[in-house]
Amino acid sequence: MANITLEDIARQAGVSRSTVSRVINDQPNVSDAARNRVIEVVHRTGYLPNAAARTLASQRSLMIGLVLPQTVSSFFADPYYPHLTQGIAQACNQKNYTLALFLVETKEDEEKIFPRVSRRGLLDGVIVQASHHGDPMMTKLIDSSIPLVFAGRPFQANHFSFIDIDNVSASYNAVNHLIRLGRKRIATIAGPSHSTVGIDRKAGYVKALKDRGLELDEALIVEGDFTEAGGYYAMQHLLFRKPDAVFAASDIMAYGAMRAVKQANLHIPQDIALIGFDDLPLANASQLSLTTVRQPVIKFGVAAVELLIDLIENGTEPPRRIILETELIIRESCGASYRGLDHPL
Amino acid sequence: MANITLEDIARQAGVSRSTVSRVINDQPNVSDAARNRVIEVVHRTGYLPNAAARTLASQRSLMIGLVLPQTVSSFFADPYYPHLTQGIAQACNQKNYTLALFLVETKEDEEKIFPRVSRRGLLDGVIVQASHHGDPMMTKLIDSSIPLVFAGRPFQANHFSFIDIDNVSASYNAVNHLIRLGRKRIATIAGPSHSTVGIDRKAGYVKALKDRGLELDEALIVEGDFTEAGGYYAMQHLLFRKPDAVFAASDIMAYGAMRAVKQANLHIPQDIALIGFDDLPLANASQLSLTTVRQPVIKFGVAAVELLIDLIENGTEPPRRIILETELIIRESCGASYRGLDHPL
DNA sequence: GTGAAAGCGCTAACAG
DNA sequence: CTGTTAGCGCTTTCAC
Repeated sequence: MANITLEDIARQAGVSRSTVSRVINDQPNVSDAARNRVIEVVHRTGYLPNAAARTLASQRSLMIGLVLPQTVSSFFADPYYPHLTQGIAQACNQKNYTLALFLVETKEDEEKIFPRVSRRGLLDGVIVQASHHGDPMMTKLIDSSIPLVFAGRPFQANHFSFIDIDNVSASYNAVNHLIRLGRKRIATIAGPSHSTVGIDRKAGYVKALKDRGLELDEALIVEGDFTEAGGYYAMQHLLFRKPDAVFAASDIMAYGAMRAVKQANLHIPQDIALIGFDDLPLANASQLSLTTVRQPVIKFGVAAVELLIDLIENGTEPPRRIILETELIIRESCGASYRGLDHPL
Repeated sequence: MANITLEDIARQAGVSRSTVSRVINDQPNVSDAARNRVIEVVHRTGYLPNAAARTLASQRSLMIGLVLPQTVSSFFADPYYPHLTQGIAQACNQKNYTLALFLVETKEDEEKIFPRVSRRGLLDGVIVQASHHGDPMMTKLIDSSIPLVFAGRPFQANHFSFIDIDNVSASYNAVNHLIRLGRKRIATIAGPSHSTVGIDRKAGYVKALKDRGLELDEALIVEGDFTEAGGYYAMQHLLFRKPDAVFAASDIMAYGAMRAVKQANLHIPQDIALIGFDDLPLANASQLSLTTVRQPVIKFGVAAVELLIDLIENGTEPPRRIILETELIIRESCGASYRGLDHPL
């Protein structure tokens, strides 16, 4: 069972290699008789084509890579990346692609990984998590001219294909919701300013305040790092500024903020309304249900794969982009009381 | 830069293909002069060997698969699998292997994945998360005779190589700790009884009670499913039995239990001592620090890869197994007061 | 509708 | 130390 080849199948079925090849690749121009004989032998022998030989001959590996750069690999505590990975893995299955996973944690990793992340490295294309500006991994990948899709808007987005959610308007809606609920001193725990997510979510916050005529107080903006602890410390700082609402750029940071608020003996949503971002199932369920922006992570992963396959099959020019919709999920932490299915406002 | 071949390098360096091959594979029997000339050309051209051709010629892909079967893919809410994956990815990098990730969620996935998870599928070996008895994916993999390492003891462990932690003695120690603290009615929220983890952790619990002469009350054993909600409901049931301590087979379930205890207006550890299992960083930090069994997940992943590579290089017979040590991490939830570095008992 | 033949780009004897 | 020679197992023209 180990080393049956096309040749063997051909001989047993009394046809040529070419015919067998046509059959296993579902190509036309094979008589039903021949096709059936081949299929029979294939089933009987349990024949599986050798992937390496196929790749070499066809110049297609049906394999794509997912690269999670340095800055994010530690984020495995955040449920975002596992979910993204799951969506991508799902889509790969469906499309009959194999997924190669690359977690870049150190510079040495980067060097070791790069040779394998290029067309010569057996991949037809790569999905890269957008990371900070000037990430050398990115630069190399871009230079390698392998079909590339960024997960999240990269810097210099013009030149590249990417998929993203509309972070600005998502944040805008969240903050706007707080404003409509009558909150006046709305703070934000932003994401890192070296990431486009951080920048965009903050931009939505700023825009909402401006549009609604609220003063923008820089002291109400604190940068977090997408960790629980980051959210906690950010909130501790914010407490001095007496905000009556907080928009956190991730649920994890929102939970950190919640902890700080409780510790200060204040109440959510009475004293401080809170909205997060992500709406991913957390392992550790919370006491208080969090109003948050739901982003479609799984769909995101699926779309990334589909976009990449499009680039692989139809060329990478012009760059394409896909923006997915988000949804504000209203629960308890924002203080919008609602009953049943009624929308609160 | 796209399609340089060995041939091109050879020509430019004025040597034969074989010599270039020797150089890029770090083999001996090349004069320094020739070697340097080749290296120079390789660098100048940015040449990278074609992986498919290499695989085909050498019958080694330097690629391994990680298969997470049906039963676990939904567990992505539990930090265990992401961490395991991270450990495995890390080790792959270090060993210059590429990691292919297969998440099996449906039966269709299974069928689509299998052809790619076999030697013919481009993999040198596979790490499979041990799942329930009779999982068809397992059976197929075993039959395919590809080098295989189980992550976690599989059923019928005799025939296979696997890596595991000593779940029985880990649980034994945890429960024993509760006994030494004077607890009398010690309950357990066990893992699923169709998994070896579930079975082993329960066995350790039972053994500790027996060894210490405590009565085994079946009513104090409730089966959970490794989710927070599962732990919560299990604890709700247990509360009727008035336990004074609970050993949960995972931290997530312990947190669920904690929620149920709080809701019943009881206190941890005063009314009920609690010990969990895993000690993985949770995204959502808890209020109360949890005494738990620390398992070395990253090391586990690394060891799995090393074991697999051993099987690939040296044959799979006889089956090998590696058992990793765990450590009881004493914090607040078990009620063992301790100061500084002193061990509480 | 089918087969022969020429690669895909590399490794690995083997001979020198 | 080096080059020549066969493949690895498949895809893909190109004739027939």
